[in-house]
Amino acid sequence: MSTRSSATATRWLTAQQQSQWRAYVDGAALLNEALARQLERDANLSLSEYEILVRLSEAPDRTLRMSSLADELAHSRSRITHTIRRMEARGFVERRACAADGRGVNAAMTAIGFARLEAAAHGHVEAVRLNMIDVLTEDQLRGLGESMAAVCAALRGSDPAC
Amino acid sequence: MSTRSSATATRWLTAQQQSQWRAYVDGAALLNEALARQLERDANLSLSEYEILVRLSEAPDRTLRMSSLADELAHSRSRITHTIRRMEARGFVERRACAADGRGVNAAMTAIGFARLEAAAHGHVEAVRLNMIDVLTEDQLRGLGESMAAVCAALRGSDPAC
DNA sequence: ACCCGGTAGTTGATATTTCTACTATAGTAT
DNA sequence: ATACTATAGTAGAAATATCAACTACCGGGT
Repeated sequence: MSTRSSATATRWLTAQQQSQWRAYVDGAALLNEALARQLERDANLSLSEYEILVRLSEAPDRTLRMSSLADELAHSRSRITHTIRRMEARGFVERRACAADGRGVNAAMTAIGFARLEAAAHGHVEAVRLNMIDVLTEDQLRGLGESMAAVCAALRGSDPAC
Repeated sequence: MSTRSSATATRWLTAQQQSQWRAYVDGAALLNEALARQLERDANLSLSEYEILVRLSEAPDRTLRMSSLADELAHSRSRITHTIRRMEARGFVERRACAADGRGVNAAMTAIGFARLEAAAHGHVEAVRLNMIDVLTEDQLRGLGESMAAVCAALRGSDPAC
């Protein structure tokens, strides 16, 4: 609270920081756009549906709690509810009551969902390579990974209102 | 075309590349979420409205063509049309016919829009610092900027300047 | 046992984005 | 000048995301 409503003068970014930040913002937007378009076109999946399928495929029993999905993807719970409902209608996932917690709902990937993910993965990975992995040197990619991991840690560590 | 529909076996990412890519995806999602929430809460602006205001504020005469906005932000033209219409209704921008091109429409920032941007900027920059700039070393930030500039260039068709 | 604040998830209304089709102008070739 | 194709922008419908209640359950305290 004190941080965000502090009345101190704005510490503007230096010209260099601005251009670095801008490179990030622009690159992230372009990349997102490109990956979303590729998936939509080649696999008829939205990027968030794809990401849900990926997380489920990695989970034990290919099953995750709704709230885990929401947390992992930084989506609202409401959004996960709606998205999972649509994906269930398409046969990609099933909802199951959670044995351990009466409030909980598990989303479980179906065979159809897994097949759909497998069908989509090749093109997605190619797009990721084409637009990021192969564009960077090994060092650059390592640096990017470390930096973004630090950003993650900062954001996951202190949630008091961003 | 040949790239995306090639029938060759998928060149999967190595475990390291996967975790680097995942760090990027997660960090970008968290960051986006945090910045959007901060702006919405403290300035009643969506992140895309804010970005439109920033681009306009930097443009000569604080005016940009609709399509320039769309290209710069990697948004669809339709999206820009709708967003600008809403922003016009709030008094942040005005639409003007483009003298040079009879098809064109200019979006010009109003004094109200500029004031709103100024009011929002402090909190936004603080959030950017808190969650990225100050989290990284100078070297890390430089590397990130260079890498993302390369990603931009690749996506914009080898145009070096994003 | 009962209360109570907190968490999990859903729902429906509202807002935004995407998709598709459409109009109008520009630029080019004939 | 006429056609043709490409570009700029818009409009409305459909899809998706956000927001604000709301129900149900958990867990701890009394």
